[in-house]
Amino acid sequence: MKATIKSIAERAGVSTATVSRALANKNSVIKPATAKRIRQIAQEMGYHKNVGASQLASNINNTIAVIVSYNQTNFWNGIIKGILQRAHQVDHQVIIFSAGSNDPQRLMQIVNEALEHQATGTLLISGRIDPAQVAILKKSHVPYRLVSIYSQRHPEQHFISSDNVAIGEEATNYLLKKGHRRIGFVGIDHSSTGQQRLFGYQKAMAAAQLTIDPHWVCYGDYSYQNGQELFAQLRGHGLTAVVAGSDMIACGLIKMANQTGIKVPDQLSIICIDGSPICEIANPPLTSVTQDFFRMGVKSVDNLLNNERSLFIPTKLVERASVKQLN
Amino acid sequence: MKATIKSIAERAGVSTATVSRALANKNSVIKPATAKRIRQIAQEMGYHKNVGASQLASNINNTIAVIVSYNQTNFWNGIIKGILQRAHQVDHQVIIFSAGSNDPQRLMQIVNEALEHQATGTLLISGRIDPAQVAILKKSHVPYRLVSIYSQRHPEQHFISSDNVAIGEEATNYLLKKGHRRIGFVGIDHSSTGQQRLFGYQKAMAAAQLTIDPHWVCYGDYSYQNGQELFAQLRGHGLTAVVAGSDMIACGLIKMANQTGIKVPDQLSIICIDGSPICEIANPPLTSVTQDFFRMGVKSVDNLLNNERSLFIPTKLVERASVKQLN
DNA sequence: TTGAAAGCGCTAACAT
DNA sequence: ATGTTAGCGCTTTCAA
Repeated sequence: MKATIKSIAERAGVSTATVSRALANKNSVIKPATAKRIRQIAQEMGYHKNVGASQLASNINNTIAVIVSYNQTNFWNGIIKGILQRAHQVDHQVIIFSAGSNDPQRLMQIVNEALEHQATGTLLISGRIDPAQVAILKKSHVPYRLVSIYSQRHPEQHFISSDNVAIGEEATNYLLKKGHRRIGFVGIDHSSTGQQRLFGYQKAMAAAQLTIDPHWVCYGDYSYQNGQELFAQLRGHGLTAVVAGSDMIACGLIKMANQTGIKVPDQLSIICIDGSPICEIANPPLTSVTQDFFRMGVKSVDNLLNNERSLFIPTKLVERASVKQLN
Repeated sequence: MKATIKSIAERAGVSTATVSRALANKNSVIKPATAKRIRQIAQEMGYHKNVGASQLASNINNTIAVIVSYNQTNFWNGIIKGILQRAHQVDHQVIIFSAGSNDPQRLMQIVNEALEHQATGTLLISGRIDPAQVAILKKSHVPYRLVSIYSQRHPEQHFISSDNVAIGEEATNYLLKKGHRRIGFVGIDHSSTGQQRLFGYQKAMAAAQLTIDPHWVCYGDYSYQNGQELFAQLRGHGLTAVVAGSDMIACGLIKMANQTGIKVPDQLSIICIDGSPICEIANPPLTSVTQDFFRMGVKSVDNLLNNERSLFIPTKLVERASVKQLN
């Protein structure tokens, strides 16, 4: 038999109410001696509160549900760390639900599961926005935030995201400042995130009065494998530099460049978006426009619990040896 | 007001029992028409079952609690994927609790939180074994398994792990077969995992009748940063090859080797343990003794739910360009 | 095929 | 300082 408040009460010769009070540390009310005795017994019996029952009775819930829909990159890793830290600070629990793939049906199911746990609020971390899932969250009457997702096509008030237009722009401008003119943009996908980054690139190029050859833009899926494949498509267009849609894409490009005898950064400069520790390991190390994922996690929690307004997390540029100064 | 079974019942003009049956898809009992109507209403009202209440009433729980205590490496990523897949197959939910650091106190708290959710069983994924946490799990009367942890010093019946002795042995033997004699062992820590790997190395060396110079073994913490630091300690001992305790350690070594003008694998061959996709990206790509983490995840679920006995997951060797054939 | 009612483990008035 | 009691949302007998 699993230990319950009732079994403890019997053993201790008190009422369940007293046990409840003792275990909730309501020290102002209860006699220290009994409280101690009861806690001792609970300990011995291997008791663990049934949160379900507890919530049911008190209508209080300090849990935040986090839903992760992950794909090739691990960007959410830093976000989770930020969430955990802040949640802990404000005395909330975190339950993570992981969808493990991009199957929309499965994700939908996970969203439902998360909602069933009656959390105070829900954070959805994903690469792409899915209106159907958002609709469910909206309907649930539970506060929620979309983390790392922002779309102009599906305007959504409740997001904490990086400004992907600014990211694309910043990366491109960095290369422009280094004197590059023929700049490619490689490996983004067709999601809102990808499109916004692309738009930033276009914006920066336009501002520099440069025309973009359609061949300079290659779509992909942010993965390492894909980076290798895309390398071939870049050749023969006279590019001196590229913005890689992710660190993994950049690693794929570097690998093929090494293999083909093309020197990075001398013959081809690379800057990447979403720089993780991998940028440091790459050879040469990758310059990147990085998002402060930890801060994004922290802010997500604040935002959710205090019902603050949506915001963009600023990005930061980390310079490493992968870009060459021209002229 | 959040939608409940009661509010739905009122709207539908039926009893709560009927609603419960309709939403539980007890189609054998209920009239299809009413069932459909009720589900429709629930949908409209944005209803989500309260799992807490549901479990309380039915005493049925299909949830597996997974506790992740992570540090430098991301080895648990593959494990989680395996767990998710299998759990889904056998119709169980997964809740992930993440401890985010190695703070034992915090981890203890997380273990308790997980237990409070009254899951069918608990999986603890960690790098090092902590007897206190295990004691809590033991006492909880809830089935549990230690994933990726096995210790001879703290013998524990309920584990699913790689055989770390075999891993160290296999890595070392590979280098021996390639003709190396002066082989280092770098970057493992003092946990049971590290010690077992070290023991495997010693075993293989002894079997080859080779004496190990104490300088050949360098302790560390599996991290990239640490790999860089340890490189200096390896120099001047005439090593032709090393076993790196993790992929991150190996990357750190390679980085410093590149920087120092030492050629890998010609002047120093490297094989690493725990090979992740990073091995592929490294330059040169890393040969590794890899654990099948996905399978470990799958097996953990089976093991837990069917109360099977503990087991070691076999390892596999992935050959890449980082080891040179000598003689 | 549906409803009435009891009860899961816990908390929070209210009473003592 | 402690006990009594009602009830949270749901499932499940038992009865109709």
